[in-house]
Amino acid sequence: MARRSDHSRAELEALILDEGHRQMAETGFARFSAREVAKRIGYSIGTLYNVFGSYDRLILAINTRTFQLWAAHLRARLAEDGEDRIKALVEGYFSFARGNPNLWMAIYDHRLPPGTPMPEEFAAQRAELTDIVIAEVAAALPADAREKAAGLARSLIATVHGHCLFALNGTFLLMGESDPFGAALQRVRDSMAAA
Amino acid sequence: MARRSDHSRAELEALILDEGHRQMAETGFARFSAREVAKRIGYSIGTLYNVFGSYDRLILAINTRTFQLWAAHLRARLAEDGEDRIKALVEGYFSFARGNPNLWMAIYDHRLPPGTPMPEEFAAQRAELTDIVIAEVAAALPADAREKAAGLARSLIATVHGHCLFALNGTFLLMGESDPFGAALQRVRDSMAAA
DNA sequence: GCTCGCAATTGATCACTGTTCAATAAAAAT
DNA sequence: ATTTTTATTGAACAGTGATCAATTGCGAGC
Repeated sequence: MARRSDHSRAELEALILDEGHRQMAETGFARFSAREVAKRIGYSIGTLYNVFGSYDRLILAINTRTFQLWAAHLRARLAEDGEDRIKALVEGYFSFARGNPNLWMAIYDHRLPPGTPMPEEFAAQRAELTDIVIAEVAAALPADAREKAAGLARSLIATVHGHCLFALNGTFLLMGESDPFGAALQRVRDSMAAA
Repeated sequence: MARRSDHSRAELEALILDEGHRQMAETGFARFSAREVAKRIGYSIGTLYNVFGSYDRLILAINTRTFQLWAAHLRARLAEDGEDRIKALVEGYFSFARGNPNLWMAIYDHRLPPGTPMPEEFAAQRAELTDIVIAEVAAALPADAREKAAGLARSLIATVHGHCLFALNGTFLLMGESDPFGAALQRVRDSMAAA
């Protein structure tokens, strides 16, 4: 199929990641197939396993890429709208998930085998996104409440996440909720005001 | 394997559901196997498909049972503690999920094929749980804010859900959050006070 | 009591999945 | 030109959900 010198190791890894990410975006986690990825880039399954070691590591790599795109999306939203930065964050959370539902859900659909710790690379990626929010929450809080920022930010992420998830998975539709974003933003405002 | 008269149709359905529910609790959605359920109750896969029609319908039936147990759990919590009913609700949400992580996550791990509407039976079950919360939120709100109860309740469910999910899937651990329940309850208090 | 028809039950079969690893092909080193 | 090292392969394995012709067993009618 593929010549040995067609791609270096790094190029091959990028090739698989590109196609895997594309396929995750198209089909979603439940229908994702490592075999199909291999087929589409013209390599065998064996090569894919040589490069990534296991299915879990491939998914982890794909989700890490999604996290990077998500963080960039949030930063772009923050940069383009200097006015209400908290609103920009909530809006960025929603718009990325809505624009990339399969990729976004794959982050939470995939779970490592029990006992397996999250590799450092991925953990760092998550921390980065959390830190963006912590910094903004701290800046928006009155000076005497700054020490609460980290804990509050984590809690607000969970709050927005719950709304975003219900918006994408159909729960809010079933409940008759028509403005998930508005509701999430209002909850965030409630708690920022209380702090 | 199994004699025809061993079980009536209704008994057989209950038998499959019992074993399926048990297995979902033990192994979780990702490792759940319809074949294994059939094997354990001494029937063939074919029979299981004759009774439930498809994998999706079996999972739906299992998840519906989980929803019933969950609603009962919430009602029990409300009944045993008359003091702070909102806290009892949040506590009931968390303790059911923590006590039955695989069953609880299966509700959200399973997604119907795109375009397939949720069968009425399951939709009604969800609505029941939502209605419990709406009633309690309405009762805890000042009389002049009652009309906001339904929308606020939906939003608070999403809020608590986000915290509960992050507690179970390890996100909060990664973030360094040690008291997800306390954080969820605080967010609910913030928004109840603001309403 | 026997037979026959109908409905419940079966499990081989299909097309797929992730995973492994001896065999092979190709490049590098000698 | 030959050997060594390395990348690549794909058949094989154990599993999955799904299907459906063939079988089995029950009960009604004779």
